[in-house]
Amino acid sequence: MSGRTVTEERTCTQRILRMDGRGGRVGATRYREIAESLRHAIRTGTYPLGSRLPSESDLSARWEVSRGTVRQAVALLASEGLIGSRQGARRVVLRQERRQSFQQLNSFAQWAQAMGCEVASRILTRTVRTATDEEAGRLDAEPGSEVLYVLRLRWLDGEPVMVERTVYAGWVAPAVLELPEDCVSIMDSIAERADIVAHYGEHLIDAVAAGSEDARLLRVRRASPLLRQRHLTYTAAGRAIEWTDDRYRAGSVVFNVMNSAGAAPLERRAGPDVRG
Amino acid sequence: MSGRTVTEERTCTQRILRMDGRGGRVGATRYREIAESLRHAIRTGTYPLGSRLPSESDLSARWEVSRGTVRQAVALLASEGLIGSRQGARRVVLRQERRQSFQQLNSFAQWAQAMGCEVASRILTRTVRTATDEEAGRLDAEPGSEVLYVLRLRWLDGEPVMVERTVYAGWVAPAVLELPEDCVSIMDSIAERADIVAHYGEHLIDAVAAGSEDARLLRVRRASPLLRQRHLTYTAAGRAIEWTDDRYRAGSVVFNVMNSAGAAPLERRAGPDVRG
DNA sequence: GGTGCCAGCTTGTATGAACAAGTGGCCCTC
DNA sequence: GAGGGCCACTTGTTCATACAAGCTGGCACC
Repeated sequence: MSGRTVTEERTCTQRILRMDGRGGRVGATRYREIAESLRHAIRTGTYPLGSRLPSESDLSARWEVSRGTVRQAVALLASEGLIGSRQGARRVVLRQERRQSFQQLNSFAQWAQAMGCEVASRILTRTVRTATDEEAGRLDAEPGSEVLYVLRLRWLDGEPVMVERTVYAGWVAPAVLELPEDCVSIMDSIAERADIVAHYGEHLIDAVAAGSEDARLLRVRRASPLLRQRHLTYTAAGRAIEWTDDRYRAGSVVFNVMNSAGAAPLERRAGPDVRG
Repeated sequence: MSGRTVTEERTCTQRILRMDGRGGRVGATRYREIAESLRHAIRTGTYPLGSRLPSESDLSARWEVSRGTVRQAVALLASEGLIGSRQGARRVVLRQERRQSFQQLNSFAQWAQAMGCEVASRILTRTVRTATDEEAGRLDAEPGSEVLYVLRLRWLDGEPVMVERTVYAGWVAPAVLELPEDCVSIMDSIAERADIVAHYGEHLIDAVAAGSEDARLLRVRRASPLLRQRHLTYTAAGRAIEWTDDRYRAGSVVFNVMNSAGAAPLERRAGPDVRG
């Protein structure tokens, strides 16, 4: 709750955004209401897997909205991978479960809590240093500018499952430095305290062999397989917040992507071993 | 071919559509044209990274289309992760490169060729057998029905980089069985010959240790890390085509996903070691 | 000179209309 | 009975309009 009048509206929006991450509702518009209702109907089996949704005209009559609004609602569900559509044929139910929100994907803690797991975190190292060239490039910062490096270990139900090595941009560092060592969700905390909210993310996923530090922390053998997720997080204005290297113990986490001929969010890239 | 004067202009648009359809590209509609033009402008630096796109009214004036059509175009770019948007502020360029198409993601061969790599494939095993319970579940088939199991090895620039174990649904098997051992792209071939076209996909990505067969084929040590991509492919009608387990040698391939608070296509799931 | 506020710009939501194009089932024919 | 053609239904594309909501920069006031 900021005291400044200017940013009051903004603060309000951010509050709603944060609520969304927690599992609450975002601003209720007509098409979102319809989407939520359809989501519920799909999840509870009113429209079973593989069945066909009512036509757009049916839905627009039932909800007393225009066809355009119905189309926005179903487009939302399609983007979530719940339904598929092709011209001429009624829409088909492809999945029943709702996909995780952006916030849940960006926040390990939120994801774990939503699953009902007991989650713990500990910051092992926290140092301010000059950025390497790669880090500066990723964070879109001046070469040689200062960044905050954080090494963190994460547990699920008492088991160490993930090592996190994050480089925070200089302008974020003060907010992160004042957090306690066992802070469960850094992203949540800096959103609340400093109004630094993640809005976009880019993820690079591959497999690596555990280094000696990884092995010691995760209690696995050296060179055993780890799933690596490097990600870059941006604010709504497109400013880079952090560049992270997360390594999961094999078997603990699976990433899931759904795509279609219409929308292909996943991309395969050549690694260092293959020259493009 | 309508003779009505009223619809003349629109008919013209549609004619363009059909011509482009024959040309190999998917339907060129007005909003797709605009999107492609913007994509090009972004890629070539007319709108540099971080810069702001012209407003919707600018674009609609420039292209002589309604604002709704412009919105469809920019929505397409946003879904590709190229641009971000927030209410009240102009759209921002987030990336310059174009994302791979769905076809390229589903077809290893298409992807490799687009990268300019020399790609080779060899089918090592091809057997018809009854589906396991898991396979039947994934393919949405009767338990105990027949499926086609294919083991394939893939090379990039002469190096073995991927082992592929695919289970094709019974109705697809005949089309796959008649293909040669060194067929480069099975999906392309069955699309052409039997009109079996992939339209949706679901991907599960994690890391595993190389088994002895994996190790022998990929020429790596046993238990060395591999990036595993399991995916399920569907037709436009939602019928399952195949269920695949691809294992890439570490370092050869990286998966990339971009998401935002608006669209979160990527999802993290608990693996077998964590109970949800 | 700095802070606060507002006006104008820009994106988001919603309506209603029209035509194009693909799907699927019915019916008729051979 | 099999095949083809026709037609009603459904989704895709496009237009024009209106108002709501959020952002930005400049102006006025202190």
